[in-house]
Amino acid sequence: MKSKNLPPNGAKTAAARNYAPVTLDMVAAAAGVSPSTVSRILNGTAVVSALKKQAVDDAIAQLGFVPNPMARGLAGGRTLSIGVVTQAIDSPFYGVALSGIEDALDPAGYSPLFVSGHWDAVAEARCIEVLRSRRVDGIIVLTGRLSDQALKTCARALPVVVTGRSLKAPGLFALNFDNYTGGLLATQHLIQLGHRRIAFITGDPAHPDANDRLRGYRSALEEAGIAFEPALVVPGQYHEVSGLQAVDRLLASGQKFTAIFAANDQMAFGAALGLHRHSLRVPEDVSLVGFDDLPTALFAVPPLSTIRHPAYELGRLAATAMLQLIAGEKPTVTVPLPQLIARQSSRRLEPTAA
Amino acid sequence: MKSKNLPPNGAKTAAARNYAPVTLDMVAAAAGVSPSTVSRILNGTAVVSALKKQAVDDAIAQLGFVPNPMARGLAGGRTLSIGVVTQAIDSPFYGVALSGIEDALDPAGYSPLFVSGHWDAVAEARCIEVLRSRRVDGIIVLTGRLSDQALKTCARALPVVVTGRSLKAPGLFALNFDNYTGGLLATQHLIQLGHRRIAFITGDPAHPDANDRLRGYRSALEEAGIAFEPALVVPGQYHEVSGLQAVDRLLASGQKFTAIFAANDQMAFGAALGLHRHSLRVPEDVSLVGFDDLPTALFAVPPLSTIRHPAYELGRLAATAMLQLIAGEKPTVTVPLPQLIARQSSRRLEPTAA
DNA sequence: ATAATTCTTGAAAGCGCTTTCAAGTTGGTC
DNA sequence: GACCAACTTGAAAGCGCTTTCAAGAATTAT
Repeated sequence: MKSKNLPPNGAKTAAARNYAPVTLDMVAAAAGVSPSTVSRILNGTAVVSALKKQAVDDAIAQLGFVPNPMARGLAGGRTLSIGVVTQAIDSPFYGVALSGIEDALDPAGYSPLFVSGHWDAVAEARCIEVLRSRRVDGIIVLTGRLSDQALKTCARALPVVVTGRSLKAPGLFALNFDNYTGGLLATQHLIQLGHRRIAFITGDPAHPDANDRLRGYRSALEEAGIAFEPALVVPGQYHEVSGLQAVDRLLASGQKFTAIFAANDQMAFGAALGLHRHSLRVPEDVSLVGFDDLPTALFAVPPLSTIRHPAYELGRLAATAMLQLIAGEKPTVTVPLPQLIARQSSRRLEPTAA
Repeated sequence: MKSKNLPPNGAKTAAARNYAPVTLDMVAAAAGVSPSTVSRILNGTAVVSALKKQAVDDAIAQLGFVPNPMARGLAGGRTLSIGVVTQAIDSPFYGVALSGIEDALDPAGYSPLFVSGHWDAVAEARCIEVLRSRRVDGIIVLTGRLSDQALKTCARALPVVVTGRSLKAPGLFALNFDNYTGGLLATQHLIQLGHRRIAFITGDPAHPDANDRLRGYRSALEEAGIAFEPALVVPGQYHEVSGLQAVDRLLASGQKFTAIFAANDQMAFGAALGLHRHSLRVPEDVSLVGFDDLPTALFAVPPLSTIRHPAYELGRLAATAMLQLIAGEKPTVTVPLPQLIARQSSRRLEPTAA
């Protein structure tokens, strides 16, 4: 697949549009040139005299011609659509990423085709099959449960961009966020505020990022000379209910803690509710830190301290990398670093409250 | 467009798949029949002897043949894809609806093509143009700002399903939720709890549903013999910040109120934060009711009382209606009724607190 | 048994575009 | 002024599938 100029799809006139019948051949006839010439102008695949180009452009504008992507796909092998495997299109985190993908793809004339894998490797494989059967020009996989091997195999057939992993393979570009540092920052933040007994609600252990965040948590403790206490680590699955349950479990265990770090915001919200139910106030009784900085974190009561995980930006970058891959270039994008966003859900530990 | 059996896309074997080269012609050759026959079996467009059908099915399974949708679209005019105009793919409300659409379309072999209009009529028109240029078989418009006229015009060319409006036109099906009753229920709920001074944060007045909710609010007041107080109605735009600002404005105005009804959950969340900032507790000082029942309403602190607006279901229904429209049938779906979900953000007014 | 119907099936013509191939131009060079 | 290189352009062959058309096979009627 070689790099080509994209068709000048951006230029749209307000001319009365009548999609049904106007074809490239009609444009050719109207402009007094051959269909080949029109195609060449459309795709920029060859030099055409300025005179004819003008005539064709005029004809296109006048007839309101819009190339048929089907025919294009059939003939040229390109579909100008990119498959995006997400886990749940309605996920607060991934939804934002999809938005970034859409925005980055649009100006290039590409359209995303979203499919949901529902956190299921089998479903994901099926998604990829669907996308390939639709002949997408490339596939972006947002995290997901698919094996690295499956992705590499897929990448042999068409460009693949994957987030949330670090792997290298031909035709494959991985975009990994530094979850370890994120976990580290969140925990350091709490430690700096004087907390020593910091509970951690893990993410779904099936996700590598969940484990990285846990590692960050442990490193921060170690760094500060605080002994790691396994009883303060409770399992979660990245959704609200599990955060709620984690708090119940934590409280039931009788372990003392003055702060909770949840491996994502959704669980932090659940945890906040759990604490509320037990009449524990955030941050007066317990400080709470999440991870992701969902749009809603800002409007939680109280606003949630969290680690900024720029989903929108990640989506944009993934799409940009895909475009570069398709163009035959080596992706040059770099992932933004995690960043602590301190809001009101965390605060300095009162000496008395210990 | 006549009704046809859909191809048996659901049946997928685990045979090693190699998309690139296997075509219908190869299947025909392998089965010892003509391409026409294979096509007929694929589409169920004609009776074929059981013997040949068997041979073809076997060949398909063995070769792992997947029809090329491009070629299909080109030749047959159908693309098996449905355009969906949403406002923001990352919206907490519409995201869920998209999920419903996806789930309803999938078993029928159709794929959704999502585009975001960003609450802008011009952008929406552009979206529709993009979708039509991609030759989708139908368009689902989730609310949106497009004029009814534009939709009707569009419906002349291909099936259209639109939510959040009531209009009738050939090839057009509208799916409207009863926002009026929703507003009524929410307000009645607060009145039943003893509240008399109930503030209302409106939605974006550009949306008909926002006005319907307001009408419901007014009706409930009237019904209860409570005078409508314009000063208690503050404008919002359906997003969190506007809810927050509305509370600020309300408080600044010096108006007394014991409850707030926000025209959607997102503004209710913003309002909750606003109240919190002013050290007003929900529900002890102010009762709060939202609208939509977003997934996160359940995990707000405190969990938000709201009106259930079944977005997922609406998405499913819209997609189902579209499928029926495409099949040439008259859509039979009916929209679920609004329902009050009382949680902890609203409570009986203490006589003393008045 | 033959004629009249009804079915099943294959050949072939596209759907609208891209792309190779070769012909026709233009310009430059010796 | 003849010859070759470099360009521009058009004709034509698909891409993989659907669908009409008509021929051949099977069935029924006479």
